[in-house]
Amino acid sequence: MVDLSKELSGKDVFSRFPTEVLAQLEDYSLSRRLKEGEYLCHQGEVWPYVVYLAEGLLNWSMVSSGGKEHQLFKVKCGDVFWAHSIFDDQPMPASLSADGQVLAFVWSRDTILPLLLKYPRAMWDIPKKLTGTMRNAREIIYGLAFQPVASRLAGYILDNLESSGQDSFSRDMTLEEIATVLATSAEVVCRLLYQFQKDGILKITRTQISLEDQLALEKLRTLS
Amino acid sequence: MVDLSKELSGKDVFSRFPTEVLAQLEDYSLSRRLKEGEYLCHQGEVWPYVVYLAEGLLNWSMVSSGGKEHQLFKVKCGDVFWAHSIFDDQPMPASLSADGQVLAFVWSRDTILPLLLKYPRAMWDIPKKLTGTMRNAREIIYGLAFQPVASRLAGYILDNLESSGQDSFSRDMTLEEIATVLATSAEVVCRLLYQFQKDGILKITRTQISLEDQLALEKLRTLS
DNA sequence: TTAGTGCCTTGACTTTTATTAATATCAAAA
DNA sequence: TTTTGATATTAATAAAAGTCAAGGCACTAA
Repeated sequence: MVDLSKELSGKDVFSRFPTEVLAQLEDYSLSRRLKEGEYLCHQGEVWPYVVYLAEGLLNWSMVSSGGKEHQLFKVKCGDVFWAHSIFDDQPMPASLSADGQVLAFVWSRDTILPLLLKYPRAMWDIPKKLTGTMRNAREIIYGLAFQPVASRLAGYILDNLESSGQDSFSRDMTLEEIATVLATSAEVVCRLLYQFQKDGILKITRTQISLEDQLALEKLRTLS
Repeated sequence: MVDLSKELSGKDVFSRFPTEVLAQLEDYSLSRRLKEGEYLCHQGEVWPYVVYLAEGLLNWSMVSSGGKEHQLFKVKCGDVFWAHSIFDDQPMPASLSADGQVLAFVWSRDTILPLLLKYPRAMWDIPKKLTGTMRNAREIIYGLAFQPVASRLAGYILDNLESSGQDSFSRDMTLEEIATVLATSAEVVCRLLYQFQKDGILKITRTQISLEDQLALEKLRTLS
């Protein structure tokens, strides 16, 4: 079982609450289990909750006006997510859906707001967290706007290699999914991967990617 | 002279402070006068302040890694701006510079934080405001990433016509500046303007733009 | 008036990316 | 083993936008 109050005690905002409040929050939490592809909240819905993700991953993805889906980032295991609606009662700009098996704990605004008002030091952590989110989002979306696809792909590969800790990793996403993250098409991703191979940067098979020339890849990420 | 505390009493966050606190804030404010092009803060600098803009406009613009400048939005007269650094002590992601004559009042975190801790209801407005900013920024940057230049230009023209309240407006920005906002080049802006004229959507001269077919322009803004 | 200086305009060309379509490969189910 | 469905690969083509370069226009200052 998850020791919720202990895990929360290490997170922004929650770490400012005294132990008894954390215990109380544990009692008031709603737990949600989701299967692959199920939604925690939908774009367009007013959804005033905070989430603590205890197991699995959540995809934060939006459907653009043109009807294409784009995944902006993933909420990782152990992350706290403050849904936009909790602050301004407006519709969510994107959806949260399960990537694999998910266990999430959520609290409504009615539960958390009185506590925040009582412990302003905790509340002060929220803008800090939001600012961090803004910085990340800006970085990501600016990348989409101003970096060529090749650079974005380079960044994506480097991030994956880093988190796998190895020189190679086996793709767990389809080209289509990668294309969704990079905001391009599967064909383009495919072409670029083989281009990278031709340039001696990577070795690829249908499902594996292994690094040959990290420096070149890092240059690609930033350059232009 | 500006009646600062009265103006503040109508703004998010500040409206939650009692009158005597607003008076106190007026006393503690630092006023800055800027001339065209002068900077209030620079990208990369840690700048933990809140700004109230009493006169003029501020450009929020950033220099990308490729060295190009891009203006994301303008802080308008009467707006309150919470600089990122005030929350997380990290460097500012963009610069604020004066567009025309500017009078701004600023408060440091040391001044404002104790008051926010004392009045948590005021503090609770901050995430709300930040969320609004995130929503706007997302909208703008997503536009850059996913809408063709023609759509962005259509939106830009419509916004300008709206705020001028007329069917035509005289450009006060050079093509180069418009290009900076739309993240493209002056040549492309020029070509598109004449394209719009050819399609019967606008009539243009060297410095004037007047609307001929609003519906078509609005269709262009959203379509694709 | 004349030269000078910023814009603005236009054409030619290149690069990047999207799109379409056809084919190949793999893995699981029958 | 064969079939089937999903995914990957490749090529050809088209569209969008960027870049470069040359010249034009309007205003200012001598």
